[in-house]
Amino acid sequence: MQVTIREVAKQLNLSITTISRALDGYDDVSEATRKLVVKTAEEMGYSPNRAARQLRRQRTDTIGYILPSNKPRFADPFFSEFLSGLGDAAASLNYDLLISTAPADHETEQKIYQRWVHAHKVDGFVINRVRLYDWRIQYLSYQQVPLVTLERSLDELEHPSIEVDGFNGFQTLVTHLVEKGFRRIAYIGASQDLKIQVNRLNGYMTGLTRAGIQPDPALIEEGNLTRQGGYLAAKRLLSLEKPPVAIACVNDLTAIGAMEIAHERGLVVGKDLAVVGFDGIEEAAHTQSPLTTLYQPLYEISRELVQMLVTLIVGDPLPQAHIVYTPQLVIRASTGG
Amino acid sequence: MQVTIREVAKQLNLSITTISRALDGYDDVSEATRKLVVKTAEEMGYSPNRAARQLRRQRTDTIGYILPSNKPRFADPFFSEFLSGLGDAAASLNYDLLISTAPADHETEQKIYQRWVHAHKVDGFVINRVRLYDWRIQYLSYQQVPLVTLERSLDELEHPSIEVDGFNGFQTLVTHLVEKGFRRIAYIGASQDLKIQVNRLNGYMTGLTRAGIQPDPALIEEGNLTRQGGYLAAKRLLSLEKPPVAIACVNDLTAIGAMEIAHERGLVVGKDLAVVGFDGIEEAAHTQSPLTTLYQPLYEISRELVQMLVTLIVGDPLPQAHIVYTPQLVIRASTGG
DNA sequence: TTGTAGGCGTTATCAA
DNA sequence: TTGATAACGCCTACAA
Repeated sequence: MQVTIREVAKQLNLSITTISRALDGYDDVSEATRKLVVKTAEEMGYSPNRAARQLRRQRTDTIGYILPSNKPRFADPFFSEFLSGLGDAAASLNYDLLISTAPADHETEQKIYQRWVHAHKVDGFVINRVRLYDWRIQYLSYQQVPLVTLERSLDELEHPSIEVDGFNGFQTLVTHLVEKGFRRIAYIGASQDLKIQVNRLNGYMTGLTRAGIQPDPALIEEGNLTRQGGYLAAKRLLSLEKPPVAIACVNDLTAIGAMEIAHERGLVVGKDLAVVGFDGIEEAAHTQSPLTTLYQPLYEISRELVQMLVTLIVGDPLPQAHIVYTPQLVIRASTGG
Repeated sequence: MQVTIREVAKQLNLSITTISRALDGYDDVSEATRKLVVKTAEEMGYSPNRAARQLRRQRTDTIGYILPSNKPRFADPFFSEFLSGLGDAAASLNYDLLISTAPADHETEQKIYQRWVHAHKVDGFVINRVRLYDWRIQYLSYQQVPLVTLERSLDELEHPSIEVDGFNGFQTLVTHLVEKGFRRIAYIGASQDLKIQVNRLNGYMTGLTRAGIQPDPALIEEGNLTRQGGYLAAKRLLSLEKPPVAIACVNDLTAIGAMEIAHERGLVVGKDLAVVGFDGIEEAAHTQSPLTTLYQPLYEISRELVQMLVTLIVGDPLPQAHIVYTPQLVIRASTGG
């Protein structure tokens, strides 16, 4: 069994109160005893029992993240990297990271959030893939549970967040394509209720308009952020009477799927058809035609989200509650180099 | 604040004991009160406080998994899928999944295991990427902490496990390559202390021998299970005076890296150079030359590991403590179809 | 069949 | 500066 505070107290002939306060660095403990206590506790291998502490403090030192998993065989590098950042940051702040998976915007998802909130399983949540109007944000705000998000919903509820500027990003992408001589540019997006979709689509439209190109609704397709979705949407686009010469994709995975069908059709990506993505996942650098994309430092972003969340939880002031990143254009062969 | 057992008791004018026992389904509660209690508890939205329960029961209803993360930008589909299975299975058994990341076989990793064991943070561990002699297994066994593993170490310590037969798998791969007419077959493996490496290398050697081919030490390279590692190792192989005509890779990511350099060199994969992998990650079906590989149902495997672990934790008998899967050969263009 | 009461290991209040 | 002591919410001997 674990060493308890009582045993440390007995060892030193002090009260458990003193031990507790000494270890928590209160200033009403004499320096001498404090040092002694810290040393002895260390030697005895004492560390406070988590459950007891939680029960008493009504805090769990745990943050929660619920992974959207629409299909069993999901394997999205975006989430690997995101998770990795969450895990590392949490660990370094001595927090635990509690994970569950649930289909996005599904009853199951709701149940888990409610269960975790209700049972006080976590002190706060990290949320991404934000919807335009997002019940998770509404619910947690209403329940007064700390949360941070990647992207902001339109709910106008106050919470710390990080945004990656997809609107300007997509303008940049479109501008780049136009400069490379591609003008009939299609767009493959995601579900309409996703914040990133709206931002990026708007950026695409604005980019076109600013280049003097009339957006063509026939060139706007919906995918589902997966390779497969990109493949199918691109297939539809390429079967049009007047197919596009370039496709801007809401994320890299979609773009990779689009390039796949292009290759199948014998098109030379970067010449016959330009393709661009968004994310900057590692894989994008290694596709048959390396992918031009907008890079966002996801690992750093996810670490920063945790940092913000923990700051919020412990009640410290947040120097900057809203951070906006500008994604970086990485030009590769898929747009002709 | 959460509804407590006391409030439910007050509501019904019963003692908390009765509530507790009724909800836990003890048989010394009258059917009538039991039903009433269950109903009222439900209505009031009562669910037992986790910390209190843990403190009392000395259990956490949480299982732990520590993700090997050697580089910050790790994004390995193998782990996405593995994690996804762990998360789903844990959730469906009403367990939590606690995640941390640490570089494999590093001091940090040791610290986390020790901390979690010491502080009773989890009831048990899931371990994969097992080493030949694995201190994690030794340590947890010694500490009497429940664990399950994917692959078994040579430590001869008793614990439930699942194995995927890499030895026979690699024989199958080599046989397939030989049948396709490739005889000068190289191997790119992983760190020598990994169990999968030893199994798969042995399978490769045996496969060659059985085909009457003398293994050539010059054709055996070491990667690191990543695309990059595969790329570099394959580059060395292709620069040999007598380069191989086929490369068997310890996993798909390595194989994808190997194909990359092959393409760069202008080799037609499947004809000039055959490449095979192991894992069956989704990406492998979509590479420039789709990859022949050994498929293992990782999602199911990870779910099953959780199932076994929980059974072990609660002390129920395990019908089958050691399961061996045979990976399935999936033939694609990278070996000539 | 139901209720009383003690204790799991902490932290926090109050008194010494 | 230190120490007794009462919670935190739950489970479970034991008593009724």
